[in-house]
Amino acid sequence: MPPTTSHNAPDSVPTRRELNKAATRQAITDSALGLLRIQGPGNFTVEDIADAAGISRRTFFNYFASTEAALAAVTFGFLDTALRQFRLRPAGEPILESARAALVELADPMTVAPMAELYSLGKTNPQLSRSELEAWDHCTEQIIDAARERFAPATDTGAAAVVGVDELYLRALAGSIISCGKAALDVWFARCGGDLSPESLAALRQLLIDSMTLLGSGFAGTASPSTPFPDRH
Amino acid sequence: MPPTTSHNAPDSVPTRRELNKAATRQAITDSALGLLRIQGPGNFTVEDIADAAGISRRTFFNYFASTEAALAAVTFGFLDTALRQFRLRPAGEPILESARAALVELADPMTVAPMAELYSLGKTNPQLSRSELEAWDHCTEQIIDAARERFAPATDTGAAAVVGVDELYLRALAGSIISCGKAALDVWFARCGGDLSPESLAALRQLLIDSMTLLGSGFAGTASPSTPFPDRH
DNA sequence: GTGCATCTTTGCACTGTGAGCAAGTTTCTG
DNA sequence: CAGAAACTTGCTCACAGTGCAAAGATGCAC
Repeated sequence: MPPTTSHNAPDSVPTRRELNKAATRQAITDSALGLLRIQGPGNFTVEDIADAAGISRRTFFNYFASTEAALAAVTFGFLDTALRQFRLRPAGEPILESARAALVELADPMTVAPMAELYSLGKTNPQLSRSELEAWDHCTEQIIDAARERFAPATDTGAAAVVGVDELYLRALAGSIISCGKAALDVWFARCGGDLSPESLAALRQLLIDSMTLLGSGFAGTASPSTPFPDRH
Repeated sequence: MPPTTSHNAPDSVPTRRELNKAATRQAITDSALGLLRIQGPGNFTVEDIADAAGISRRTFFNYFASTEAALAAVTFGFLDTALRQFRLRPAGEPILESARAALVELADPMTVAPMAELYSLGKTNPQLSRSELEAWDHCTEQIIDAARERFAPATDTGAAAVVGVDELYLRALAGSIISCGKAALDVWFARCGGDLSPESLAALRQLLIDSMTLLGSGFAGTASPSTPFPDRH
């Protein structure tokens, strides 16, 4: 195998083909998002996207299986960023702490903006929501993998890794982390409606931290003991 | 409101029309599941289902929007059972305890069998998985509602209920509960492959309990401190 | 039971999706 | 430059999903 690549090589030799593909891919998602903005969800076809992106309908399907898949790529990007952050954390750190740190990193405008837009636009469209769910689920699986690697670091055989550490622990924890992250986003959207001002993002960050704290405390103390939610400003 | 009914009245006067509709609906899901068994996922069309159910293609779409939706009805039924159990729990009880109790109730053959079958058959098919995800998400929303009612019991205005108790707490908790339940199911399938024997179901019950315990403890103590998973002799 | 209102099924037509295939075009490699 | 490999595109086809209007079933009142 080529030395520098893990699964694709955008680093060392961004060959022409790869650049073209990346550009096309980008053009597609951009066009899709643009149409979503202008026409609203469900009011445009694959052909419209293809035209806007300057490619044929058939080529669109070489990249994505559906309009929703094209749009979900945005969410995937968002969650991949989160995962990258997570994997960067020191291995000794408690998982919840790593998750907290990774999530907080996300609350910056560049990362959150496309996600936020898609989220609010997709609120009304069931097709879109389904793709979003899929993206989150995919992310959960990857967190499970990442967490599993922490506990079974250098297992060459891989046999032990399959059910080595308590699989229930891994899956339950990873799922809960994602759920709490999603909960924080939901509440944020409900309160701030995708506003990207610094104060709003600070609120998001706080919500993410709070949700991880709740998880870490086992949801002790019933809801809203005294502070319904922290007063910001 | 009528005394015996919650949202539709199948109890008191099961009129002919309702019976017919219910029968048709059942025939559709049965046929769909049958075809899924025989032909495998993705290898049959809506027309096939309609033929098997003795109705027209058009009528199928009067009941379900897609093959997946018809199959997801099974999962919906499963999760509705869970929700019903949850709502039956005393209001004073801690939510996690209610969830644990409700989930354990599910681990009986009649309830779990169709779900288990669909789960294993759907493992390979992305379309199906998406519908399943949707069903779980729907269930999460309903748990949130149910939990919210507990904390804001007799609010006539309903205004406070919208963001009354800490919405983050509710959503994070409900999402985590569902995630943990799903994790338990995942592990169970991985270990027992949908086996419905009493021992297997006992294992499922234990996994559900364990996952709720993990959640309640805030996932304290890293994975598999000494007991990878409790030995059930 | 007759008649009427209402709900349900069905056939038909039409747009859009998604994939296979084979011929073109671009990029890579020696 | 020549051949291989990858990518694009147009064509075609089966199938999904929906609107519409006619036909059938059911419920209700008289």
